[in-house]
Amino acid sequence: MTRKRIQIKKIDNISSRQVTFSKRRKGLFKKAQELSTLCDADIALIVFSATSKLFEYASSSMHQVIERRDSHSAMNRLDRPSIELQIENDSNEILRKKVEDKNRELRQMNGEDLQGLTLQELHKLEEHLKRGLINVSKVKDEKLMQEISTLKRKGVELMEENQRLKQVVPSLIHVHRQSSESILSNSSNLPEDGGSDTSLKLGLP
Amino acid sequence: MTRKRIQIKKIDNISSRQVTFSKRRKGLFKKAQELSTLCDADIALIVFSATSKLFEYASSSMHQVIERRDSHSAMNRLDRPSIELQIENDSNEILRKKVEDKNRELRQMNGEDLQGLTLQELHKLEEHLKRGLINVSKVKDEKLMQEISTLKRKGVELMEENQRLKQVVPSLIHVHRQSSESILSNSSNLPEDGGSDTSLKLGLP
DNA sequence: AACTAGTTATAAG
DNA sequence: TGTTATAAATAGT
Repeated sequence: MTRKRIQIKKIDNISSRQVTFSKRRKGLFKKAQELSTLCDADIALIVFSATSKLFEYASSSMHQVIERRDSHSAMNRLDRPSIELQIENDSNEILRKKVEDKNRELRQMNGEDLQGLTLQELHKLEEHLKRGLINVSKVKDEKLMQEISTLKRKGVELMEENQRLKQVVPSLIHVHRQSSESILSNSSNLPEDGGSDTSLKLGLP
Repeated sequence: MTRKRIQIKKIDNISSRQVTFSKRRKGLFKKAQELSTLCDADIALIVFSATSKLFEYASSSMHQVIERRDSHSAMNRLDRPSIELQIENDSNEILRKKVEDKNRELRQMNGEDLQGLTLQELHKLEEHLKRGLINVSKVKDEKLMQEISTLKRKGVELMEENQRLKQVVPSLIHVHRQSSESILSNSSNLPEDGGSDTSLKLGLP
């Protein structure tokens, strides 16, 4: 679109593809927001880069637009279901409502969609989240400690194996010295290690 | 953007708003598809006109992009509600499974049923709960403060009314003293109060 | 990241 | 809807 007209096909050069992605993405989001403002449109825009990074814009809320789209396309499907299917649909209806209820519950646990709740309900929700958080943290910490033990144990095992290998290798070097002197040089592969005090250091003490 | 620069604010004139909507929508969709092609991006664009007409574009499939976004947004591994998809998938079987999934998610947010999760998943869940808790606490506190203000205001109003009544009552007592002396005894219902310094005391200042 | 030449989008009619 | 003068986005540097 400048200096030269370009073909609309995948840009081969990776770095210029990234530059173009940045520039055009910015332009696209700007245009989306302008359209929304100028024409009172409700817009959602989701962009994943080739590297799977997510960028998104929604004039109201992403959730709302997607829901609205869902119900919109749901409308178009309401062409005369046969009576037999009606029954199945009804039960679908109930299930769908169930799913929707649970989604609402999940959103509320996420701190969204809280306007309708009373003070008491909010308090209960808060307590509920605290309990959940405590429980999850507990299990996570247990798992973390377990993981650390496992890693330490593996570390020890590896070190022991190292020791054994170090005892074996010198004789191999001796055997092969004439034919392949450089392959197993002590300085590159086997640092001098007294083997006494090395221990695996991990993130948590 | 031509003939004259325009302000980005809602266009008042309905018909020119419609014209602009058509043109810019077309432009927006073109840009979206170009970005997708040039940079190998995965894009979904949903537009509702002010008149609730739906326009949409997806480089792959709408379903796929939305799902991908859902799983991308931290921890919300399970679908944001998608009524349309539920209809697409249709069978009760799938809906039932969805309900079961969401139940599991709710249980996990409650700190139950965590054995199957990896350390990383536990960590994400923990962060998710923290965010939710913070959000909920914030909304609850706002509501709490609002409630307190309301109560304080009402308290003041009641006290003012009290003052007014106290001024009126003595004369009534005088009028009725002969017939019903005990009903309005000052000691039981109207403590001697200079009316100067009483104020409603509440938990928070 | 900033610039600029030349392209594209679009406001007004 | 189609046209056109101008604003805005952008490819290449």
